[in-house]
Amino acid sequence: MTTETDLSKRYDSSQIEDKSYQHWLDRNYFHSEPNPDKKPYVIVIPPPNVTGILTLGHVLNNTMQDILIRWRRMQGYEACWIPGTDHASIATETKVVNMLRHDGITKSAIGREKFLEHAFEWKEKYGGIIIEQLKKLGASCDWERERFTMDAGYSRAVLTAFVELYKKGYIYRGKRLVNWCPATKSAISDEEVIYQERESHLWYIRYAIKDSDETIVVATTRPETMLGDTGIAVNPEDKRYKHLAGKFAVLPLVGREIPIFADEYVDKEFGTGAVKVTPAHDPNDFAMGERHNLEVINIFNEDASLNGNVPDYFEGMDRFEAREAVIERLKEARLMEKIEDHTHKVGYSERGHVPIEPYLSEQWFMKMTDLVAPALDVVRNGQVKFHPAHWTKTYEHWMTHIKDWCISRQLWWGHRIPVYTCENCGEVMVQVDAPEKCDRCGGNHLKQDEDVLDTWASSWLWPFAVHSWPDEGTDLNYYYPTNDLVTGPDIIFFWVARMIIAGQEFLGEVPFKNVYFTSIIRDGQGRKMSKSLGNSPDPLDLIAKYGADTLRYGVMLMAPKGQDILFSEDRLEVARNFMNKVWNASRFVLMNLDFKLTADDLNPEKWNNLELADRWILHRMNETVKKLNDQLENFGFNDAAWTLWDFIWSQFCDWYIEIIKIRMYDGTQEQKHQALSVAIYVLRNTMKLFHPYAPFMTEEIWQQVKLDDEPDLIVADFPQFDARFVSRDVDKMEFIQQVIIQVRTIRSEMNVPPSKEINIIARPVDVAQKERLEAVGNYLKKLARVGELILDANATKPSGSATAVVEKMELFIPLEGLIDVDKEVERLVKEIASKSGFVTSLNKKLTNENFVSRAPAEVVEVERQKLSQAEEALAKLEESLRSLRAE
RNA sequence: GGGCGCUUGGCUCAGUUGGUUAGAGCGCCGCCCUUACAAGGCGGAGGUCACAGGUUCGAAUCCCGUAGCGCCCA
Repeated sequence: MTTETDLSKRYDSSQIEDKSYQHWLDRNYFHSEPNPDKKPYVIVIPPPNVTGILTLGHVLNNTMQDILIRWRRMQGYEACWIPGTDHASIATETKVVNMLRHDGITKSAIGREKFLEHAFEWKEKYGGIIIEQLKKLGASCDWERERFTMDAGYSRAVLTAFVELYKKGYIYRGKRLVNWCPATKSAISDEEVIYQERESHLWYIRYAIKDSDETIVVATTRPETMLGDTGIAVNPEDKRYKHLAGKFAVLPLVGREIPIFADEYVDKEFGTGAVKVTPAHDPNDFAMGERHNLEVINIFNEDASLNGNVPDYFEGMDRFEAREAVIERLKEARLMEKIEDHTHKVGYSERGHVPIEPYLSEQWFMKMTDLVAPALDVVRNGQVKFHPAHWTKTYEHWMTHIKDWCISRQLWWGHRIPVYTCENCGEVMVQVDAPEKCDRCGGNHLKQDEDVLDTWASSWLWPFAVHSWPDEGTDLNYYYPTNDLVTGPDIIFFWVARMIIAGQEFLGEVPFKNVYFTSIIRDGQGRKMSKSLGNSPDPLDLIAKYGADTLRYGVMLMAPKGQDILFSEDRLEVARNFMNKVWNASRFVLMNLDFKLTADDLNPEKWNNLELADRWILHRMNETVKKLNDQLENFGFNDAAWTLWDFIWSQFCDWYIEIIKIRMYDGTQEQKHQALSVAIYVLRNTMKLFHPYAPFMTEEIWQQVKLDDEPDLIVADFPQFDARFVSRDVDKMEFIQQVIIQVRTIRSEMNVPPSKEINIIARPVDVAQKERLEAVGNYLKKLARVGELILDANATKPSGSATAVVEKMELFIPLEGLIDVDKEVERLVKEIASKSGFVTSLNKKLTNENFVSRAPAEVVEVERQKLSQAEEALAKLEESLRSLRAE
């Protein structure tokens, strides 16, 4: 008899998800408070840009974090996942500038304060959409702890860090060549430069030598910068040019006399072996300029148009326009020797999307060499572990080649640098709160530095600035250091390394113990996802179509460790099918549940009617519990996803549920009750195990299988390995499974229709085997559609039978009239061929003196057993074949 | 130029410290609408583990080299 259930035939996520999420919120399950009786488990979210919207990358990353946090929460930790957003200076400022442009407003027209008003207004209105989207995904963040990197408290932490480092002498101001983004008119850090291969040219330009008829040809990828040349360099070993060192060349189009000198840096093989030197616009040239005291002539304005330091003709031109003009003029003057095709890497501004310009300007820098040392140690000695571990090398390489960090940005949206200069006496004051008057002269004309800090100079404090730091506090003490960080390897330098540095510097403690680096998510053909390709599906559409659980589990199924993920909707359907399978398995159990579940039903101590399949499934479940916990400990999200798949689908559904149908339909009330108790027990644990991956569906099912006084699944106990369930009977179950599979194979290959029952004659080799099969003969009957099962050690093979051998036991399937003898012969021949191949390989091994004497005894013994069994099976199959041919 | 990673059936990937005539999912072929699920069930075919050496009783697994692909840094 089936009973009423609330479960529909197909799993429909739309009915469930928002309801469950709201329920969890209402019960405040996501919120954490320091609890001295519990161990904290803490994750800080990599704060997405406040301007951002959810991408599949976020889905990947945040699903992993949610899996960890839900798993640990169920394990009894005081789990706290701290969410928030990042103000993202350049990205946000660009958006706001564009928005204002639509209204005909420019930054400069309204000034700093007004602009910031607009920016905050924009942030309040549109910022943080991604936070709402994360809720759709099921993220169980502690939303009460949501932080924004420009919150008052957070800002205070950022400025405090600046002041501390300044006072220790780590921060200085300097006029240096920086990576300049002409689009945003700001400096950017080395890490924000993206190198891209471009097909361009190598231009060969002829320069005259002063007081001589000789000329020298230089090769360059940037002809327009010749207007700022202040020297020509050759390699000291280069015989072609040795005599020219010390002479002067005359700069074409400009007329400036510039020295020719020798420097090791020059590559004799590249171009002509002579290079033009433009110290103001190339880092290598800048270095050479310092070595040889060259003049530094900046020829660009902030927007990379040409300034007054070039001949009038070029002034005001854009740099690309200037390139064409310079080439044109050089050609006219017959000084363009030749033009070759040349492919090279060009640095682009990550945000401005234009080629960066090495540009001389006054900026704030952070000295890194000393700060890095402790941060390098903690990774080397394992206080911070990277997963996969190979990222450690990338980290070490960067940390040991680190350069000073340019932390100032010529922007308004961000943390304004807390440096104040007295306009009377020039005194410089660096402090968190704006000084009212000059410390030295008492004057009140103070001017704050115009620049803001690089965004990463705020987010590097994230793991502790989300709390009260720099003040002490219960939260800070309890929740710091965090446990695990899940992030992309693309920000290992930007963020991960710097957080470790900051943790060491400001708290003397690591910010997290483990860092799991996710993979890059690509489309089904392995292409990077991009807006222009249109190959990046909107996760919210996917959630609407498949449900958040499917998306979460699907992405985990396709996320191999350390390799790129190829995402496609086809592959999501695989997960969707699995969800449906789980749903229907639960439905089956619930449909048959015709009694009110009690605690006794779920108490293994009270079970006294277990049969083989029950012991087997409990054993398998127990193994799964152990395996899954181990895999999650090691960040094996993909492995664990497949572990769940294998247990639920291949063990529980394919075997256990099929077997208990015997008791459901033909058993006594007591047998049925027992089978259902075990089934529910396993189902309940399965829901627990699967909950971190598929929180919504599992909670929904849980509500129907939990006892009245039990908590919701999200806070239920996560299963642990239970020694009571270890069973030595597992091999007995495997034996019957083998028999069933053999019979099914024969049925299928002999074209016996699934509806037709067949009879089986088995010849057990001993009493134990006979009893084993006898005990579960009904499994065979049910799962292989067997009518009569005859167990007789002395049975003879009826004519017209198909044969199989399982663990030396012969099985005869009389198919008189049905059997196609030729087909069975063919089948046996194939079976014999493969079996004898196996025997041969085992023989080869065991007749090898070296193997027998050198391999461990137990390995040899296992091989011997395999051989004896295989040989016997082979003999029986051969005998069958002979008799079949004789018929 | 330096560093890191990858190469296993048509496709996407597993394969822990070397010990199975190499596993999974998708796809493919055959049979089946069997009262949880056709988004399903049962069965099957399909791989000399990129190539060439070496270590070993034994290599997809360890070492050296080659080729191809990808990423990062200069």
